[in-house]
Amino acid sequence: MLLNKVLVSGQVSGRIVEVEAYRGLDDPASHAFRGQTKRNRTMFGPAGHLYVYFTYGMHYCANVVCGHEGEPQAVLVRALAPLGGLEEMRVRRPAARVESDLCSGPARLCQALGIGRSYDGVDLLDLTSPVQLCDDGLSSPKEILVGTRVGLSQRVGEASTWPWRFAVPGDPNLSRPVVAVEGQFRLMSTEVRLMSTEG
DNA sequence: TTTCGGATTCACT
DNA sequence: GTGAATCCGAAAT
Repeated sequence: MLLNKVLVSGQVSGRIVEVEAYRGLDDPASHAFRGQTKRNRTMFGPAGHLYVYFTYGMHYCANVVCGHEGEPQAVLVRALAPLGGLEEMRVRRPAARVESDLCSGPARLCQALGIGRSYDGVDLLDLTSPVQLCDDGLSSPKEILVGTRVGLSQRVGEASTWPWRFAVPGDPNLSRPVVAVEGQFRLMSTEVRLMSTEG
């Protein structure tokens, strides 16, 4: 469970409030779907490392590798709640007008944290790494929002309806509203897996 | 070697 | 709500 964990880069830090899962070889929306390439090789490595990729000719996005070696599973970090180093974030993201603009998007949070291509493959659990994943004691949310993943092209077919987007309910830093899956549930209790269709 | 399209953001209407 | 910016990786030629 990555929600409520803290991502730290130098003096800058933020709490993870929104993620998406990408499963790998059997997930057509995953970069790893067509096998290992030079670009996605980090996903095939050990868990706990950072997979950074470049997209749309101008943006970086950061994933946490989750599967064992050879199993290309990763979780895209889509939004953070800014915790520390707010000033540095604003310097890096002059377009941000309010605090919730700083990290509310996969490419935005990379900007705010200064994450670029050179960060691809770093060990998030190594205290000497430029980016680290920390647990500050706050437990995982009791309930989480569940919805479909964002920005997938039509070509991935059914995978665009898989409810693999997870977020902290009500957090002001979410990158966009969570869209419920037709016939499925939007709010899920992490305790009993009881669900609600509210909202 | 060329072509295609993207796990997006921002400025503008 | 709409469209532009912008360039790299992968597949096709």
